[in-house]
Amino acid sequence: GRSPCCDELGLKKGPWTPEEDQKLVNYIQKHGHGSWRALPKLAGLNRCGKSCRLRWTNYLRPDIKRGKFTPEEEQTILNLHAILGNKWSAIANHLPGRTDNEIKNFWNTHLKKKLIQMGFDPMTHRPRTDIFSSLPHLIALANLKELVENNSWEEQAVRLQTEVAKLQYLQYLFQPPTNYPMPNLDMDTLNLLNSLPSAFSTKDNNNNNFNHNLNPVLNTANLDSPNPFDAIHDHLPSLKTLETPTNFINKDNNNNGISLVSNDQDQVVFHHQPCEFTVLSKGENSPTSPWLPSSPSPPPVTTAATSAPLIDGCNTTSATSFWPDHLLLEDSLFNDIP
DNA sequence: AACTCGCGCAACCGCCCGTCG
DNA sequence: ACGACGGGCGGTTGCGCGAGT
Repeated sequence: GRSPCCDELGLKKGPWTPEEDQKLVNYIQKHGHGSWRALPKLAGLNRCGKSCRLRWTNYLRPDIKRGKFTPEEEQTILNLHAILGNKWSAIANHLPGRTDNEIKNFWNTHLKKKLIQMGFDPMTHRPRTDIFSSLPHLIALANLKELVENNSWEEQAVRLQTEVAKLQYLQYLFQPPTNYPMPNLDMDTLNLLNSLPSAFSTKDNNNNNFNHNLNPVLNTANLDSPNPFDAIHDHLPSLKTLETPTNFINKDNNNNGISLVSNDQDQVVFHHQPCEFTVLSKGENSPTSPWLPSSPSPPPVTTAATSAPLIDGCNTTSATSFWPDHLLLEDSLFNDIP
């Protein structure tokens, strides 16, 4: 490869002095940066062009926002990272005043650790399989004596459910997306969603409404397929690409429900209120453009409330395979979680 | 007060890609 | 078609600082 430009003889490296900063700012304000390679000589700087460019774009640019990341910015980064991965410049496009370098540093020093501590794989944003897959086994070991004495597999199942719920609760604590526009649906999509037979249902808190924080989200009890997204697939041709289902669960903006965010190459579906979806599509002009709702806002979609098992289909052997897509939760599960 | 250690962040490194002659 | 160049990007480094001992 080409040798770095800063290896050229006599060019300064390392931290910038206030005097150098001033020279660079003065020059760019007067003349613009033009050719970065030519700039250092013209500005009277003993630096390579690349160093000047980085200093300007990451630090001296007047529109740079300084200070701590707000919770909203943090959430935006998390959600965009779930979709875009380490595309820092693409993520920075959605955070005015923040540089890709700053976001990258924030991710590496804060957010990545946060995810790891919560048991998530920072790259996939999914629970780490190494821990999660061993959970039933660990619980079984811990309770072996008791289980042998009481022959209580039901008890073990309940304990497992609680552990799963705790993990889900951690995920729930993991703050919601705030910068996505939602919800908007076209009537065709609505009609198709309405035609789904019991694919999505909920217990309601006040008999009629679907606005309880931790309502059950997906009820797969009446589905042949264990995967609710398969049901969508069958009934909603436009969402065929969602065979790889949910990779994220969030509270929604108003703490009204849980969002299932499904990642796809050109579509993202938010399932926030039960049976209420936002289908977001990439703009046609730019692969890094914001995700936009595909249509005007519809009335909310509701289905009849159903009661469901605490964790539908959960047992000690299938627990690892259905996380998190089929998880059903009841508030009572969280009563003893501090 | 002196020292160690860990963290955060600015800066650098090197690869990649588009453009141009 | 090809190579040099300029700029962009993601990954990594290392310095400075503050907390802890």
